[in-house]
Amino acid sequence: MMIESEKLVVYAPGGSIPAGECDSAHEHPDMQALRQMLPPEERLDDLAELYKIFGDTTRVKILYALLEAEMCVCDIAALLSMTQSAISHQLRVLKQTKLVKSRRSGKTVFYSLADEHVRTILSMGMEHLEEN
Amino acid sequence: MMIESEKLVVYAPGGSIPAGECDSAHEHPDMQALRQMLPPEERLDDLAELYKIFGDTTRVKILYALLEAEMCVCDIAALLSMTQSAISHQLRVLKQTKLVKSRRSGKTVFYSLADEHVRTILSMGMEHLEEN
DNA sequence: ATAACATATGAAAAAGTGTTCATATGAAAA
DNA sequence: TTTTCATATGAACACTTTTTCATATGTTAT
Repeated sequence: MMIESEKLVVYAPGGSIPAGECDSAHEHPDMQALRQMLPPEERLDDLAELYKIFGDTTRVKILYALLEAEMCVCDIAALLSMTQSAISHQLRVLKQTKLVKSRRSGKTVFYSLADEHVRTILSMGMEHLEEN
Repeated sequence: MMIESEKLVVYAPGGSIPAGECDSAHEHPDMQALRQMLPPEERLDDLAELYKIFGDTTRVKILYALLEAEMCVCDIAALLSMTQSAISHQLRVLKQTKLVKSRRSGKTVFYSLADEHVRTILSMGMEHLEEN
């Protein structure tokens, strides 16, 4: 039976992270090294948040429409056969995440893509789909 | 007052789509043309589904780990300090969507990226974050 | 001012997603 | 064969997200 002291591991000075591999017999990657190669957790969270925005049909449709032309809210709603309110809510999300921008002209508000990066990201995804 | 017949529109043969723009006074994009430029709805749904997969912290972390090395389930669980079950569930999602593949060696199952496309998609996202 | 209209927004309903827990499966070792 | 271990999976629960509905805001025309 294993005694308690055998479980102890001397950590790096400053108090660091346990090796954290499972105790299976096979070869494990160097966990310590691996942890250092990974981007910081917060960065990965941000990345997931970004993709989450693209991960909704309504938003993807809006973005694709805006690839072609600047449009007002009611035109987008008509195009997608959805309510003005639903579209407006999603446009707010897209604006908050800096994927679209808006300009007001009288009563109407026109939306357009904030930058060309959106096009690239959408294309990447489409390419992946086509190669499958 | 507008009479009923004025509302009628002659649609293309086969029964097609209403112009569907809002009745605001400003210029509208050519809705008919726009609809034809957009990818079919099903394709956009698939695209959103793909991004949805990347839109979760756990899955993004798993993918980033697998960029560096093939790993077994328990190592990933240890690396992310999550339960084996949670990781296994997510690996199933990633496998179903063809983003990772697995090979069995005795009791352990090793997971790795299905193709290099994953790397590209993740990089695109990261680039966008950095430029903001 | 008041009416008309495009858009925005809060709250609740409706739908969907991720983790946990308990347990099943599959493979090797005893 | 029985035990042990790594992984998989179904169901329940907690948590998010999206849409709807009612209504507010902001702008123009009357």
